[in-house]
Order: sequence, then structure tokens, then C-alpha cells
Amino acid sequence: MPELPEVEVSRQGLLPYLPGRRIAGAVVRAPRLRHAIPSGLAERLRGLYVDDIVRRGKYLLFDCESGRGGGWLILHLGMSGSLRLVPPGSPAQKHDHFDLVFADTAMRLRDPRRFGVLLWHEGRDVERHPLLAVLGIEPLTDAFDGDWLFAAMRRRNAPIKPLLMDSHLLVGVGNIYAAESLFSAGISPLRAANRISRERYGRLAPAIRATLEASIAAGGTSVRDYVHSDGGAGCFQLSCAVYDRAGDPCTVCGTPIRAIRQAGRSTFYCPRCQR
DNA sequence: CGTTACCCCTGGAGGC
DNA sequence: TGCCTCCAGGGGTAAC
Repeated sequence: MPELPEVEVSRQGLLPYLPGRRIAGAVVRAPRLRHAIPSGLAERLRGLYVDDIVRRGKYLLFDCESGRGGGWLILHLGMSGSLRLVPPGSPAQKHDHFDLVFADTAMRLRDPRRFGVLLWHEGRDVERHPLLAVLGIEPLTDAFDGDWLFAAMRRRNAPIKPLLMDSHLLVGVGNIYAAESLFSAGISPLRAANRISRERYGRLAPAIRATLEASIAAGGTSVRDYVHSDGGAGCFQLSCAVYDRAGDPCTVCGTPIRAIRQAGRSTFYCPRCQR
């Protein structure tokens, strides 16, 4: 469910409430998500303050006094994770695996498929954590442009679409936004990455950025006690042009949208608009 | 090395 | 109402 926009919207939804607050405790109900949840995590967190929440790719990083003897809470929502703010002590439902508890609210993690990640990094330098150190460029930074994409892809013979989803190259683009960005740029998801011109990458990079930013903007209104994530700003609040629209007419030319499978993931595209 | 297949896990949808 | 199969927004690992 969460790609970069959903994670960013979650971050923005939490920012008004968590930073500056003291962690009263934590509740760990699942022994492991993708990794084992560190033993003693609740005890380690208690008494620390959340100073800030930052995003790296699809990870949410909670700065818990990292510069003053604390550390970082590393959170990834996986395929089915979502966060919401609940009254402390409110009854947990199935798949509610973790609460970060404050005096008057609690951040609750739900993740039915448990592909998410919940880890602790002691001290500062969280970017050196093995899961974060291998991540590629942030597509919403100035450094990410057509020239960067062209250089990164020039030796790649694989189809462009699965490469756009490779977090070692660039972060945050998942199955929905890869498809939508390629449609927006008029590039076929099947085209070999090293057979796309610099000029076309010059259109693709801004298309990726615009697609992500539009989705963030569409999901950006935060509700008081609810942090959007399980709505999926991708296709819930913002309609998709191609994703999950197999057989429907292309919004531009009317040609039926085609569904194929690439590297184990579904891909949707317009065979006429995208070359 | 680059690329793909498979796996982790649960739940919902649709066929029978 | 039940069972079966397939599918799902992520990503690591192993194998070609």
C-alpha cells in the first residue's frame, strides 16, 4: 500500500503531534515483522523525547534524542502497514502490532501482512544503518533529474519499469507510481532502460516528481486523530490513469489499457500512448 | 555483474 | 455458506 507519497503523508500527519513529546512507553504485541522486533525496545524508548520525524525513501525515521544519548526508531510500512493516532490504552485489534505511547495519545502500527520493519538504531548516524545505507537517490531532491536518470540507466538492459522500482537506484517509487509516471512521460514499461534517450529521461524525471508531489498534495490534509495511510493516496484520493485499469479506455486516446506482468509485478500501460 | 524467481504473510475477491 | 486459486501498493535473497 504505501509508496513514497503515502509515507510522506503519514509523516506530515504525525508532525503536529509527536515532536516535542515524551515517550511514556511502548507496547510490542508481535514478536517480529520482517525482522524480529528488538528485545527491550519498550524499555529503551521510555522517557525519551521524539525530536523529529524524517523520511528516507519509504522509511519513517523517528529521532528520539539521537544526539543526546538516544537513537532512532526505524519504521517501514511494508505492503500493508498503516499508522494512526489513538487514545492511549484503547483496545488493540488484530494486526495492531505496536504502540508508541505518549501521555495523551498513542501512535499505533497496524500491518496485517507483516512485511513492515520496526527497528532501533542506537545513537546518531542513522543513515549508516544497513537498511538505509544502500538506498538510492531521493526523487524529490534537485539532484534527481533527467541527466541523473540517463546516467544511472545507460548500462541497464532490463525494462525500465522494474528498474524505477529498484530502491538501490531511486527510492519511493512503487508499482503504482512507476506505472503512472511512465504513462505521463509516454514511455513503454517494456522498453530497455539503455534504449531511452536523454531527452526522454528529461521528461521522465519531472514526470516522476510531479506524480509523487501531486499524490502527496492530494493526501496532505491531515485529520485530527487519524493518520492517512490505509486509504492509499495513490488511487483512493487521486485517480490513476493506468494502474488497475486493465481494459478501460486510455484517458488520452481511448485504447484499452493493457495489463502485463514484469518481474513478478503487474504492470498497466497504454500500448498506443507509451512507446 | 545484472536480471529474474521465489519467498516472507494475511486477507479479499471471484470461480465453482 | 465453503473451498480453492489468484492477487495485493515491498523488498531481500538465491540462483541463473
